[in-house]
Amino acid sequence: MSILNSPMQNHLLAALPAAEYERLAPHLELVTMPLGQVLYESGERLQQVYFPTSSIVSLLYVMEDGASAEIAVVGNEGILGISLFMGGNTTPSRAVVQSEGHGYRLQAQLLKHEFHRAGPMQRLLLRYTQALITQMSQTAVCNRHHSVEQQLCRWLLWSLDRLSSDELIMTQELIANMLGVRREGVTVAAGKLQRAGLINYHRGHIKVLDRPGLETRVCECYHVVKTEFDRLIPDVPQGKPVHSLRTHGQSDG
Amino acid sequence: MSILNSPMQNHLLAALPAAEYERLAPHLELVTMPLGQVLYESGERLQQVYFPTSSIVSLLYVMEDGASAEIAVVGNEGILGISLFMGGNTTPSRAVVQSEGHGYRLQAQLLKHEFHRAGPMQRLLLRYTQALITQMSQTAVCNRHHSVEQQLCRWLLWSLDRLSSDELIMTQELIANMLGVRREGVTVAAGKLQRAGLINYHRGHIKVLDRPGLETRVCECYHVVKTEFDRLIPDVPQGKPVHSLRTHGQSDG
DNA sequence: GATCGTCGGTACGTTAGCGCACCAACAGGC
DNA sequence: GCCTGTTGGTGCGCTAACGTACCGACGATC
Repeated sequence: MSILNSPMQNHLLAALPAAEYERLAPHLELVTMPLGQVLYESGERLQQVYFPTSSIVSLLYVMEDGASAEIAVVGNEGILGISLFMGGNTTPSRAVVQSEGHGYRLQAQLLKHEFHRAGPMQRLLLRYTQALITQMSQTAVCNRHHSVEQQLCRWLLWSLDRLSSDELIMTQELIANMLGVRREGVTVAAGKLQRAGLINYHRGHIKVLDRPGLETRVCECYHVVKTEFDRLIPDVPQGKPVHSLRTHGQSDG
Repeated sequence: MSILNSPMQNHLLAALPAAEYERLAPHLELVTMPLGQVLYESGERLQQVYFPTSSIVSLLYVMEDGASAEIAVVGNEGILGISLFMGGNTTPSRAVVQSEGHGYRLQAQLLKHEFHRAGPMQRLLLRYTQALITQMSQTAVCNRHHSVEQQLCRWLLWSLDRLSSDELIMTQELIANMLGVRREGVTVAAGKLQRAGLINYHRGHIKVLDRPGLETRVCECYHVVKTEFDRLIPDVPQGKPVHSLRTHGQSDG
């Protein structure tokens, strides 16, 4: 499934019109992103941006006492390094590879330049950023009001949506770090889901057996964010010489 | 204190170069914003944007069961309606006036047009949006890890930073809605602060007696966000011919 | 096969916050 | 004055999640 790598596996890149895509393509560098890799550290000035294809990256805030909390998740639907074009150049959060895979790297200056052409790429990046904002907001809401079990469901579904497989490679310890809860809390919640036949957990391998079942247990936060991503990010190329996909169209103002 | 109203009391407008400011000024409409007013509803397409001057507005998410949680706060440092230039036109959150006062309203089309000139206004709005993102992220972190008392301190300080007074008009019930906790929880936390001599609470009037004291009790979340706002948003006009308002400061921070 | 480190499961006391109920203090209107 | 609605203070039982501790199961390695 990842034998054939292409920048088009990233939805943002895939959504670019041909002219923009051709301009960037020569500069996109395929990189492998191993589990745990820190793409950038809190406060660090960005040199590159990343377009994940088969990997998933978490944005984490790490507190003074070492505790952490996930702020957002970025996979093949998005880009890492929005502070570059937003103008701040750094953020107080850390980006860590949560599910290993591949992605494409682009030099910061090139992205900035493309952004300032104020064309389709700018429009796309801003819409993506708005979707990301919704994800962050909803994370705040979920952290306030929902149980660990519901949050685990949400987290599993968000991850699943960004993978082509139904299996996650992820220890409970790591999930606990992402959610900002105890490892034991994850064990208990995952145990419930397992006994309910929704997932199968075994030493760092989670296999999702019943996705609809997860969706009935998850809180509204998952759906709110998913709906907003679907609304804001086109999942069909915007008129590029279509490879094999369906119709195109799908633009909006 | 609000006898003399001027768009310059809003930091974003104040930071605009003269040319941009002059272009917008004729279209800025002074409005009073009473407590509880809903500037826009979840999913509603925006017709105007607002630049608060003496008012404070909360972005809230309201859940299906009616419970709510504050996502971010916007005062004289910012603007309401970022989804307009981000491209989504709507958001899943609601904007409610949390502290009554004034602000300036601008027709959506005019802001959009100014944004697409890709000049100083665009740069300013994007930087502000990044600051807002930090606020949302940190809200998520705070909701996860910190006690009601710490969150109350953060909330008081965030509000205080956006007012020129040391007194807030705000019932415990409303604060509870913002923080997404029980009213009694706020009562207990506020009671502690009051017994410690930091604030004085009386039927919807909170007077802050010892701001430094609050700052020692607040969690790091407050400081992270404040630092990021200070970094990203200029609080000094960028070389505009200063009008006539007293000193051109008045804006305070 | 024995060893060791990683990963996950379980138990137990503690605590923060919830839901509920109730009441006191106060403000405003009559 | 009196009544009524609003606001804030308190108590109590309950639950979710925490911190801590411990242990078993598995995988890799020697």
